[in-house]
Amino acid sequence: MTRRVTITDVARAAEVSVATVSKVINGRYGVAQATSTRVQQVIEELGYESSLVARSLRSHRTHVIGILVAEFEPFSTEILKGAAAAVSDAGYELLAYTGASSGSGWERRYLSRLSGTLIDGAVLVTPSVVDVEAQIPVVAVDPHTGPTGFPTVDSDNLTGARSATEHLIGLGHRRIAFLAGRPDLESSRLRESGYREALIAAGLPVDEALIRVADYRSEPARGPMSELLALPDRPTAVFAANDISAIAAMEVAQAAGLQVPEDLSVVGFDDVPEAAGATPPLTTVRQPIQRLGAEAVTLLLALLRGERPATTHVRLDTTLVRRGSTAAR
Amino acid sequence: MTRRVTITDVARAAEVSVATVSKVINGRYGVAQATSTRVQQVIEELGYESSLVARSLRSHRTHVIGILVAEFEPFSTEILKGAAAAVSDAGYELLAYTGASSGSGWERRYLSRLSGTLIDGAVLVTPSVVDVEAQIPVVAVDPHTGPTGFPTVDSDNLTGARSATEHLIGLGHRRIAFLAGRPDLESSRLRESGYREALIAAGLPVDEALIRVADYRSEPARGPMSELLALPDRPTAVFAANDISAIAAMEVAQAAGLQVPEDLSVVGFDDVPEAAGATPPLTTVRQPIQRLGAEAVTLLLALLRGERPATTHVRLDTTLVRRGSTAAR
DNA sequence: ACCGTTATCGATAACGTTTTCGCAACCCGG
DNA sequence: CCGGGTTGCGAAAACGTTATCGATAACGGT
Repeated sequence: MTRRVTITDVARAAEVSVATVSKVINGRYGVAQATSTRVQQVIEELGYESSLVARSLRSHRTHVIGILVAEFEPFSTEILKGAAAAVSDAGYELLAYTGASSGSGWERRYLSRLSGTLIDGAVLVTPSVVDVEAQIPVVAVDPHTGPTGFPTVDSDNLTGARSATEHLIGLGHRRIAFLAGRPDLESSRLRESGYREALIAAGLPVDEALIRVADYRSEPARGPMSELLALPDRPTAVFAANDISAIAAMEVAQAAGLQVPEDLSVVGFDDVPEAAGATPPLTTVRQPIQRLGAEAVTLLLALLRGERPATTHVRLDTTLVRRGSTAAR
Repeated sequence: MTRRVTITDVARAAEVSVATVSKVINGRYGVAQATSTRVQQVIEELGYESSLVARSLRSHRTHVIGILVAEFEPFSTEILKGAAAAVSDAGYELLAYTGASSGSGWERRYLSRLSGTLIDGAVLVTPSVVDVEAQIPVVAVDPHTGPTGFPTVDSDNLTGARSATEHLIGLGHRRIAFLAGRPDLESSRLRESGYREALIAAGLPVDEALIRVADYRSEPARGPMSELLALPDRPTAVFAANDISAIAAMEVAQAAGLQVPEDLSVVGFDDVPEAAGATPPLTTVRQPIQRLGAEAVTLLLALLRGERPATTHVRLDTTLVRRGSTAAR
């Protein structure tokens, strides 16, 4: 645990000023060839690496882009993979950040904490309405954009949800429950709309008792799911607003002695890697999550280059992938 | 894109000095109740959030722990999930960092870049030999620790690999290929040893022609796999040193018109979420990756609290999970 | 009325960088 | 030799915080 070696140490050892060392590091004009190589050598010897923190405090450019997430779960980590792939050859580095206790409004908090700077631009992955003003370019993935509006990347939640519901209807199901995300999340609302639209289009009644909030998370989904199963006229199928709650739903059903899909069909949304591995493998609406992340950084990089990108809103298509968790009634 | 609001703005607006504002923010002793609430209020109004960068430059404590990875791929993102879970109620935030072009030696580079500070401690996820000295507490997951030695967390690669190979042998396979990781990675070496040991224990010859380097990655695995299939006496089973190359191996085999597992059995290592979703679902050695991440931060948190933890090396057990990619000869 | 505490606050020096700008020293043509 | 343009370098001011420490005010006891 020796002291960190700073630019001052290098300067001293090379018998030049810190200013000169800085110039060498950043390849600036105005330092003699000889001096430069000498400094380089000292840097090498001392194993010096400039402090990201100090550097960014001063210069406000870091060549790091930040991905701000509420939480590391399957969805956001998929985004990360996509983002990483897209950023790889652009000369930027990637920093993913999440706070411990991320109550609402974390978007603004994180952005202000990091954009002082530390990051030159940010990808905000949030399913909620975001209306914050930032000092750096920001691209949001998934959100409903508020009035101020960043560029956004999302997928077609409405049609995706419709197709999931139609799939269930096509299988002969009539009582189809919906496990919603939180009502303040735009994606959740859209998925619910898709669900309702499909029901109505098929001339089926929408029974409000079959619609429950599951919050997109595993634990909070269990209660509502149990209630659904306890209903006198219980549903024969459930469409969950995301894979995590769909998987939880299957677990609850199985724990209650039901067979999936024989006694109950389940379909999810997202197609996270976990979905295919669930038992039974989950039928779900695939959104190309990694591409979501990739498109977001592509957009962001364009912004960082100072371009005004042609399109400020990328929407990706979803596809239904049929696996083992759904069956005809 | 308005200017960032700094502590000075708050001070001005509240008609106090920046010092006082700082004290209020950090809840330090020595500021009157009245002043404190007034400052709080201004902070609220202005939407001020202190800059992580400036704060850490000065105070050298940030309550952020960093996870440094070479790349965001399925394995490291699983670690992330586990780490996130473990850190959640400790009052720390999490920052995952990866550089773009991470040649060898990235461990030292990243550590010095970030530990200036920005992070109070780091989890290094690297499968390679690491021998760097750090200014902050560091826990390594997976590595072979060099002489200086941090605390480490890993899983029992040797026995895991043995059991995978024994599984194949038990199925009647005799010509079993091994798709290795890079030879400089300790985990890869251990897995290879396990493979050899199992073969020898069963009285089977080890044919060096059946051992190829696949580098733990998808693309680099394809070539060696093709070569294996082109062998005059081609193997009837392959044990890949990780899931990613195992999945790539299945794809190559299928593209070559082979059926898995009928014509070729494949077993992987890791059990990333993608493994269960592959076609066919991959038989693999599960290491509890999320727990690896969780144990690492637990250890790190203890270190940060100044404790000398009892055990400096945590080793987790692996288990073979049988799925569809292996069958009797 | 005086002194010693205690409470409250603010100037100011760091932290490790980058950047601006001025100052030398040098070069070259006249 | 002399003036004007380069070139190479360093001093010093930022960046937004926190920590130290001294100053001031208020107060209680005698």
